[in-house]
Formats: sequence, C-alpha cells, structure tokens
Amino acid sequence: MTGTEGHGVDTHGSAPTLEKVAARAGVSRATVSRVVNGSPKVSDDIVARVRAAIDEMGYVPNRAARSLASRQAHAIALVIPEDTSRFIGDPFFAMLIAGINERIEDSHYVLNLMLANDDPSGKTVRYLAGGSVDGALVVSHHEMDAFLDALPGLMPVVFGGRPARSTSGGHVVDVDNFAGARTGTERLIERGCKRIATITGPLNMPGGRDRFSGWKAAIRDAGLEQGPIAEGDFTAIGGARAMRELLDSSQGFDGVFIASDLMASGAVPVVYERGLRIPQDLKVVGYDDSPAATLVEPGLTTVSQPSRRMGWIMADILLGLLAGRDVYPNEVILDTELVVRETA
Amino acid sequence: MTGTEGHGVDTHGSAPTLEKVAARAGVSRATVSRVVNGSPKVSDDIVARVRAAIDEMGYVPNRAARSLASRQAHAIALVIPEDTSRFIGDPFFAMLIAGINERIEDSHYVLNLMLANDDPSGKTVRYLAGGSVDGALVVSHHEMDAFLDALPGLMPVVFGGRPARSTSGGHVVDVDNFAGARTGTERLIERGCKRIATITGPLNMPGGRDRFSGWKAAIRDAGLEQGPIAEGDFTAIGGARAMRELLDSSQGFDGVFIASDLMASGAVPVVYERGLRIPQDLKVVGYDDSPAATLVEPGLTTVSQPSRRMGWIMADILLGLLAGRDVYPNEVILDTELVVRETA
DNA sequence: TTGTAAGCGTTATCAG
DNA sequence: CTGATAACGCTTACAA
Repeated sequence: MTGTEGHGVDTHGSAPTLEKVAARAGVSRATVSRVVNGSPKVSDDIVARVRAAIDEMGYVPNRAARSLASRQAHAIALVIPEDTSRFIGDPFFAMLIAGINERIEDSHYVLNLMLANDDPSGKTVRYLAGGSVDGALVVSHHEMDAFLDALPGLMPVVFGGRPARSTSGGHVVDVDNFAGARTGTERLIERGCKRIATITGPLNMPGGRDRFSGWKAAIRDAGLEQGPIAEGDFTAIGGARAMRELLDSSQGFDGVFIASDLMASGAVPVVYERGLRIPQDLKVVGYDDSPAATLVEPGLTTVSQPSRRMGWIMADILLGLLAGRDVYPNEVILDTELVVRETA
Repeated sequence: MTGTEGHGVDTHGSAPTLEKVAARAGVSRATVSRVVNGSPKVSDDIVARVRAAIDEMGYVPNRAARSLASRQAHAIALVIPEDTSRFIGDPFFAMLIAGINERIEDSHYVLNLMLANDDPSGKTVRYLAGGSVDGALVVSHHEMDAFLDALPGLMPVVFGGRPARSTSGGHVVDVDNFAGARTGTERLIERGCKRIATITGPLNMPGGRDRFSGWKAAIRDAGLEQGPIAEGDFTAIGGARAMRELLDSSQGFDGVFIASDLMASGAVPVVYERGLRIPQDLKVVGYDDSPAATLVEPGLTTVSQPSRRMGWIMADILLGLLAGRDVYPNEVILDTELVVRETA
C-alpha cells in the first residue's frame, strides 16, 4: 500500500496557495494575505469568507515565500559552542532549552539548534549570516569562542552567561553566582554551623570564582573564620576527591558549601564512609539544584539557578528586540533561590 | 563605531545577491547559481572567476529564495512530544540530540527543534505541513501522540523508538529493550544470584514491557524462579517506593534488575536504609547507563543504550531518504551493551 | 558550456 | 477597504 512513491522532493498534490484561496473566496490575493496576517482593515464579512476558504482548503502559508518577501526568517538560532559530551552531561542545557521553548512556543518563530564545538569551516557563522535567522541566542558555560565575535554585528544577539570575551554588543542574561553562594553559605550559618569549609569550582572560571567569593563574603559578614578549602572541578569524582582532602586536613568543620551538586553527589558518600552523619555531624549545601540534588541521600539543600527562566528571558529579550522593543536592561542578572532539603 | 544602528529588521547594507556576483564576475546569474551548486558543466576558468567574485563579496545564498525556487527547505525537524519536565529530567534526549547533530553537522541541513508537549492548536503539525522542513525525526519514550499520525503521509519521517500507535509509514530506529534486559539479568545470574527481583518501568509503555519480558526470559532460561516484582515509573522517587515494596514483600531476593538507572538511583539508598550491603547482600543492575549510574554509590552496573548512536542513525536515514536513497531496513534495531561497575 | 526567462508564493506599495 | 502589480533572490527548463 505504501512505499512506492518515495516523496523525496515534491509535496503531495501541491498545497493550496494564496492565489487559490483567493479564487475560492472570490477576492484578491492581497486581501487573503491581509486576512492571514491579521490586518485590521478588512471588512468583517470578507474576513469570514476568506477564513472559511482557508479552512476548507487547509491552506498553510509557505514559509520560504513569506521570508523572501518580508525579509524576515521568523527563526532564531540557539548556538551552543560546546562539545557534545559537555552538552550531554550538563542538565543546564536541557533546562535552558525548555525555557526557551516555552517562550517561543506561542510566538510564530521556530528554533534552529546549532551545537558548534568549534567552527573550523566557518559554517555556523556563514549560515547565520545568510539571513536564515533573525537573531541568535548564544550560551556556553565557558569562554565564548572567537568565531562568534562577529555575531552581534550581524543580528540581535542575547548571550546566556556573561561571555568571558568582550561582549561588544548584544544583551546578556546571567545568574548572580556571588549572591547565590552567599545565600547558600548563610543557610549553614543560620543552622548553627561555626566552621564552614568549601569545595570550590575551578577557579579559572567566572562561575567558580564568583561562588568562592560569595562563600568568603558570607563567612566574613558573620564574623566567622574560614574553614578548610579544596578546589574541585564540577565533577562528581572531583567532589569526592576534594571531600577526602577536606576531611584529611585535620581542620575540623561542621558545615560545607559545595559549589555544584554534581560535586556534592560525589562528596556526600565520602562523608558516610568516614562514619559521619548528615546533617547531624556535618551540614551540606550544594549549588545548581540539578537532578543530582534529589538523587543524593538525604536530599541535598542547594541553591537553585533559574536555568529555565534564564532561557525564557533570553528568548523574551530576543523576541522583543525583533519586534523593535528593547525594554530589558542590557544586562539582566537573575536571582538564585535557596532550595531547602535535608542536608542543611 | 558600533551600536547606534539598531538592526531591527534589515540587514547591513543589503547582502550581495546572485545578480551582483554575476555582474562582478561578468557572467549570468544562472552561471553563478551553477557554480554555487557545484554543477559539473561549467568551464574551469569561469568557475574560478565566479568563486573569486563570491569570496571577494562575501556572498552567501539566501535560504528563503533558494527554498522557494527549489521547493526544498533544507531543514529537518526534531519533534519531541514530551512535556518539558520530562525533557529536562531525561539525559536520553541530550544524547540523542548530540548524535543527530553530529550527523547533520556536515550536511547542509539545519535542525529545527520542536518540543511539543501536546498540540492543542495543531500548531506543530501545521508548521510541519507548511513545507518548512523536508523531513522529520520523531522521538518519545511513550506513545506517539495522535496529532503526529498524519506526518508520515506528508514527508519522510524517522521514529526513534517504536511508536506505540500504528507506524503507518516512516522508518523506525529502536533499541533492543528485550535483549538488553535479558543481558542485564543474566549478569545477575552469572554473579550467582538465585532469586532475582525486578523493578519494572511503566507496563503501558513498550520499553517498560519489553524490559520486563527480557527479565522474565533470562530467569526462565536459567531455570530459576521469579523473585518479587514491583512496577515503577522511571523516576527516582518511584524507584525508592518500589524498592520498599520489594523489601517489604517478605520474599527474599539476592539480586534485582531495575529497568532504569533513575529508578535505581532512588532504590539504592533504600537498600542501605534497611542495613543491606551492595553488592554483598544484594546485587543490582540498572538500565540506561545514564549519568545517574555513576552518581550512585557504589557505581551502578547497568545496560547501556546507544542513544547517541540512535540519533546519528536516525539522522543518517532521514538524510538518505531526502537524497533519494533508502538503504536502511524499515526497522533498525540497535544493540545494547552491558556496563559493569560495582553493584553486580 | 552559457544565457534567457519564467516561475516559486508572499508581501508591500500604490492607486482606486 | 480592496485590488493590481511590482519586487524578494534563486532555480531551472529551454534556447542559443
């Protein structure tokens, strides 16, 4: 029954066009176009007639033709300059995409996904420059790659996470890592911890550094002394190693702020190994509110980054820009939120 | 130097067109088009001249115009009919996307991402039907939604995971859930387990059912008796609940096959709660080889699904179809692989 | 091998 | 409020 056609190129029996709908409704092509685009100056009865024709014929506007004529692609690109393994391992991206999708869903824009580890051929930029998209969302945890420097000159761009390179145009949406870390550490203080250690992220990353500073600030402001410090690498294994380091340091501590849940998920079992109880003997606060936070037993108190909302806002800014509105400040900093579970 | 224009709609100084390149190279528009599209019947010197002009002017073909004329969108859609929370929680999607991206990267197609929880307005289908994409990749863990039934009639479609509804056309790439579950269970048997329990996935999902069958088959083939059975829901919480059920069932068991790592990550802590040791008292095998598998302590022995490769192959099939080739069988079944860690 | 010219389906600018 | 009529930038027979 099926299978012999091989609809490689052409559509089934050619979809209805504006022209045909116009003929059916007994009006001009232009009028149908107006109706389709919701122009206010069309008489009600004609609108009704055209609508009817459209429904009956199952008319769908042709994107390509529309783009060509209007010089708008009605598409935006999501550029993620990360290698795929990173993209896979970090739930941040999925949340971000979900947020972006939520905002874009009920616009008439579509999302082009471009995972571009590096750009040897310049394909990505060339594509973007080809007018196939009206704007771009660029996200990455680490430094923005050079090949994207030209982008803000070509079209509206919104960066997710402050780019390490000079922004040179484009809006930025970022999370307040400093404040988040401070809040997390303050939770430990409120719960009565007197000596608080930390497992930091890599200190050569903006996020890692800012969280470390937040920890220090909270401790200073509370008039406490810093507990032991170990540098981690945002991985579970690294977290375990760092926790061993901390426990071996012979400096006692009753609370620890760990700069990522993934690291915490590696660190917590180490604590048990040593026969300590959480939260009775040691209170723990993580960072990210990643799925790992609920996998840890007991549930990890952590600092939630609004990754999803970040995506939503990035899309909202870009869509606004494309509509000619520019209501957001050039740099939007999102607040984090403390998620209290059982470890602190 | 920059910043004052506000490129709301129009491009900078209008990008060069075929026409202009033609003028510059002293040939006709058609010839430039041929060169751009790599037609073999253009003399070498003209090719060179045109190429030079293209480079000098930085010409990039306009997608919309090209699509309009050639009736090909050079885009494919990735349709994920899941609600966003699911999309976020399940690393499967990220892996799949990575695989798809790898295949598509060096084609000249772009990927349109469509997360479509449900389709009340029919927006998704209407979009797809509008000729904006040449083909579609459809993935979901659960039953394909009705609103996608029409798709294979409109364009080439490749499903990821056997759709629960009638396939009615379209290729399918799936993982051998049955064999995977059997292999995982066999591992428990080899390790000396005599009475093996299972936490199943939802039994109204093909994947859940097939894994359950695989477990049963392995046990039957080994001449053992089935241990207790609890139905889970592919979530960590559900896994914990199911494990309690199992442990409360007063039926002893020394091994358990858990149909997803996420469930296992919830179930394992429950085992410790009851004072049992893994793997000494109870051996555990999970399924998915998701990141959760390495977060669990000790490392979870599990069955790896080639999600990434699945994405790659899906894209490869679709691209082939679009190029007029149809070399894959209608249904491609991928093998799973046992990943041995510490729990069994 | 190269050029000419007719679309592709919309939008947008004019008149009416 | 409605209708002609140009574009939009490219592909593709058909000629030359």
